[in-house]
Amino acid sequence: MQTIKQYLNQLVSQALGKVADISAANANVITASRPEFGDYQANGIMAIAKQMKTNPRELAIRVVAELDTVNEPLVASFKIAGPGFININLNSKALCERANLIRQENNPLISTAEQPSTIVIDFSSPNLAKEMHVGHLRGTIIGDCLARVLETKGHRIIRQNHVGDWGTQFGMLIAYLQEVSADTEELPTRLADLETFYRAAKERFDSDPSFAESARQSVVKLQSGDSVYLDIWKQFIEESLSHCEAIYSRLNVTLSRSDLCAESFYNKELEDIVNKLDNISLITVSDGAKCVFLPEFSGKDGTPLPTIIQKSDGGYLYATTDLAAARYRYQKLEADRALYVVDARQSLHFQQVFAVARKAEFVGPSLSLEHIAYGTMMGADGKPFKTRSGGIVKLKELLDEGVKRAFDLVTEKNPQLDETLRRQIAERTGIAAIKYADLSKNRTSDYIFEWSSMLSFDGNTAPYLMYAYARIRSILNKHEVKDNNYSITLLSSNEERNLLLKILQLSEIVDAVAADCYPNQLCNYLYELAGIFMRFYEACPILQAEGEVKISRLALAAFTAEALAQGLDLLGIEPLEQM
RNA sequence: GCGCCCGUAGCUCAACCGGAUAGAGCACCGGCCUUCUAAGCCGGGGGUUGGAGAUUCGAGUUCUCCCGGGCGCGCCA
Repeated sequence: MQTIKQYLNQLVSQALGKVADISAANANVITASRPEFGDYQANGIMAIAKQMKTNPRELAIRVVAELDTVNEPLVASFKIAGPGFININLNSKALCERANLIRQENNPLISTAEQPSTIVIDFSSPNLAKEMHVGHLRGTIIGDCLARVLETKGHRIIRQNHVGDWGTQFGMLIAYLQEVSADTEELPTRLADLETFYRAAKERFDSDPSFAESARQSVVKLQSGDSVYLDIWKQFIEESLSHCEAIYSRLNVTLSRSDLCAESFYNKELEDIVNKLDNISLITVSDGAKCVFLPEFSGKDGTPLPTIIQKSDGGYLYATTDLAAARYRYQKLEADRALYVVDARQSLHFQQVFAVARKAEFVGPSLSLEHIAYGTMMGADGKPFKTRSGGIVKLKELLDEGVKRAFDLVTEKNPQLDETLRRQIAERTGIAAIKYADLSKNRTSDYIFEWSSMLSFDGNTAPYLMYAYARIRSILNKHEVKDNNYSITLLSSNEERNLLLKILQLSEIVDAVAADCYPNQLCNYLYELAGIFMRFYEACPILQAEGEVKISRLALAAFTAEALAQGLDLLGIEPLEQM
């Protein structure tokens, strides 16, 4: 089923195209910017009038005249306003019919794409040498949200967790592991606090030249495939992965073992990547390193910017790996889109990798390569984030703190609930609040890490949305009737009508997120939806109402719960029946 | 030096891709629980969208310059 916006845009665009005799006329229909303008508005008339060098109001009059020749049941009126806007009011009865069609005929609230495609999403991708910290939160949950959204749209989603499991630091860690304990049985204990382990190893590396030397030798042995070293490495990776999985599970993130595609997966491809680039004369050796110089990456003074593909000592770099990964997405995974949910600081790197990949035809034009960049985490002082001691905050610590605060709150609000239930509620709401605090911000801007805003439960937060859901469930549970038997038939108040229209717009927002990959749009929508529900809840008694009004309101409440649950699910947040 | 991103209310952020009177939350002030969960609802104050130009019916959004902040840029990932 088309969304209302799609439908109206098509309708008005066709009329506009007919009247203006322009084939690609876009009426640019959006939801009305103010309630007094109606439900939707067409903004495109003025742009076309300018193109035609004609009066926009006159053009609008002709478009509306054209629209009025069609008896369109969904639309109550088209009205011209201002310099040439067309304000659109919808027919309330038609809205009810549309809603009941979705509820009772098992049509999805979120429409699926006409053309399913294969989309690879690279996200989370922690470095397995260290423990996950708060900086990993964004990429992990934004990627997860996008995967859920695109999957719901009916696309084939291939999640790729491109974890860092290779390189010099693993030599250091293995050397340190051997030094402190020859017995690998102790590994889990040793690595219980991965971060501390890493720091200790780093300290040894920096302060003791002989240790640094043995670390370097470990790398060589590891890379040459020495079975003893490889074995330790594997155990190390395994242990570190189980740390990550514990976090994913708590965060309700849809990443599993089968989504793993570590850096080392591409090791055997790297030599070939360099050879292919060499064969087409893209490689220039500069100071002993193999580089690709592309004209689009030269500075204004003409000095070209290299993409280093192979170090002078023969080692490969992450550009090499990313080229192999891009080729894999195109050739093996046959993707139409490849999304890389990665920190914005790597945007130059991705521009270069994408350009080289295209130049070398590692990927064809059918694959869209997209860096889904997100902002850097800052401290409260606006400078790059560090704790007072100069360290980092572990992701686990943040989650624990969120759950603890949620437990205190639920205990204060609902002391009569038994403790097990309060613990469950706290786990859900605490973690949801943290995720939502991050997802609800525009991903491209840098963001401030603050305990207080991260762990807030008031206002525009996940608990607010979950609370709206719990209120509805509470009503529906009291009534004990199968929801879908009821129809939405009366929109006797503005609150009811606003709520219904908003629910029907979920699909429009999901389309926007699927196209542009901004989860905060979905958060904004859900916050507005919950807010409109709260107003409905205050203004319109449900269980106390009678007859058809009661039935219709119950159905509307059930429909709201459905929209909220689906929206929250796309954010990776599970609502509660009670809180 | 070159390049990318950002600057919106005291604080944290929106603003559907150039649209109509720039909106929320937090904080602050005032009202609403014998009626479906007060993690809520209603009301109030608070803005030269960093500054100056330009483009046009119309600019927070596009362009130029300036100021301020962040981040990248040859052998880490």
